[in-house]
Amino acid sequence: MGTRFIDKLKSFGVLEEADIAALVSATSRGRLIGTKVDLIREGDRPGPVFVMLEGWAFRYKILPNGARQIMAFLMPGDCCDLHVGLLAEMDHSIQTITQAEVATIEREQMDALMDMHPKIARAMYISQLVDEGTMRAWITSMGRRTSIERAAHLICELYVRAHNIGLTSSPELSLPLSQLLLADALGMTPVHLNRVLKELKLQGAMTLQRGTLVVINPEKLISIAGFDENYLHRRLRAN
Amino acid sequence: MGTRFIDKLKSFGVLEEADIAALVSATSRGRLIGTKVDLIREGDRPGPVFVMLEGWAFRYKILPNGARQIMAFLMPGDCCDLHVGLLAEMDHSIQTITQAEVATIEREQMDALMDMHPKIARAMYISQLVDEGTMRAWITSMGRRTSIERAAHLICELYVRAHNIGLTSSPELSLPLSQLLLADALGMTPVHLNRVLKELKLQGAMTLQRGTLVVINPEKLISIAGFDENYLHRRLRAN
DNA sequence: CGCTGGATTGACTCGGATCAAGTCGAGTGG
DNA sequence: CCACTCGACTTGATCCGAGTCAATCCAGCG
Repeated sequence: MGTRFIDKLKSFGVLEEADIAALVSATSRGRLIGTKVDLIREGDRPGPVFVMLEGWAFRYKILPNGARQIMAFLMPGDCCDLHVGLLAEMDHSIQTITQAEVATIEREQMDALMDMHPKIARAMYISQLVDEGTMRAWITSMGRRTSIERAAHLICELYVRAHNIGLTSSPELSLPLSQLLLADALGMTPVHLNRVLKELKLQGAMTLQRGTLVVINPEKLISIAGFDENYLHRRLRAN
Repeated sequence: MGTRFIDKLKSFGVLEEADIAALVSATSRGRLIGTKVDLIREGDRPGPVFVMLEGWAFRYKILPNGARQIMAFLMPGDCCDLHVGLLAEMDHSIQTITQAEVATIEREQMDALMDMHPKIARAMYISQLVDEGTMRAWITSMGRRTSIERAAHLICELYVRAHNIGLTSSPELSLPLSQLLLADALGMTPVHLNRVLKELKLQGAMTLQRGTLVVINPEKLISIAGFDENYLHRRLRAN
């Protein structure tokens, strides 16, 4: 049952009974959505906030020449921009990767939730800051890392995020991402990504086969990537 | 006098007298800061929110290998993340490019401002959404545009943003960005950026010399870039 | 006047794209 | 149970965009 969103928020700050009850009631009824369906498309008028209860999705844009760039992966517990409802139109699209269960929270409901539950608001703001930090990390990767470093970095990120929400506690992780998706996220061709993955396996860092990732040598993977998880902001602020 | 921040917020929604008065008092005393000084560094504990009243700055990260990646340019009127104060440490640094005048708003003051002035809060949220959209556009550029397209796209963005805040109303714009800075923002080497700028001039799209940009043929520049300004969200939502 | 930091140019190299064949595995239907 | 198909993954050969290295060039300025 989709309690991942609440668990994630709890990891950003203590929530009271009442907060949790409010969250439960706001996210209890999730819609079931199929594979590869757009939750919302670039140009659409934004509606409610989406919360991924189960399943994976990604944010993307299509360029005039048809190329696709993925800007973020959403996993269970992730939610989309808090205040999108203020915008006249979406500047990107969001599509499911797997079957998914997604809750929607209307703007008024969201506002009420945050007004009446400052601890929820706080946790949501931190979550948003993490998403922003993640985008900055992606820009850095795309601009200044080689393809193998970039791939290793993304794998590190996905593994750590998945680990943080309890998707895995072993070196193994079920990653429902095709090489095409990964390539479109990393700004390279599927052909080249394939070779990069081969190289990562050859170096004994990790393997990715038929949807399951195995981190064989974490230190190696981290050092190839130059990965520093500071941008995921797990350390909490004291005051 | 630094009214650019307020002007920018006004462009995101009507503000009342009282809102404006509150903003004026919050941002009236700006500190003067020299060239190339870090406002805050990666790893620092975040303090108040920075508001650029005058001058330019940029967000950046330094990789283990010493490479620098710039993730955003801040121009007059821009402000840094609303809720950074919630984080334990910064995941990137911010440095001035020119002499700058920057106001600082303490967290409590910020919270009070947003609580008591919903219209300010709303405008700030939209502003934040624009910043996020901009990061997504940068990721897209880095991943899927060639170097000349990417450079043209950045120039389009900077010109439009500057135009929006009234920094220029002619094809000319004073851009205090060295080729090194641009290269570090675009994820390429200064040498290659130089050649790209030469090519853009050759094609009659624009010139950039000694700190002044001249957009010679806007249509051409836009078409090279595949630029769509939707992500800057100037169209306001009706309700 | 000579220094200095950015900008410019040339020659060469190399990482990743492109193009073109395969191969593999999970269904599907005969 | 096996042939057929379809999508995803692999591999090889070749090409080109961008990086690297190394000289200048030039404007501003102490």
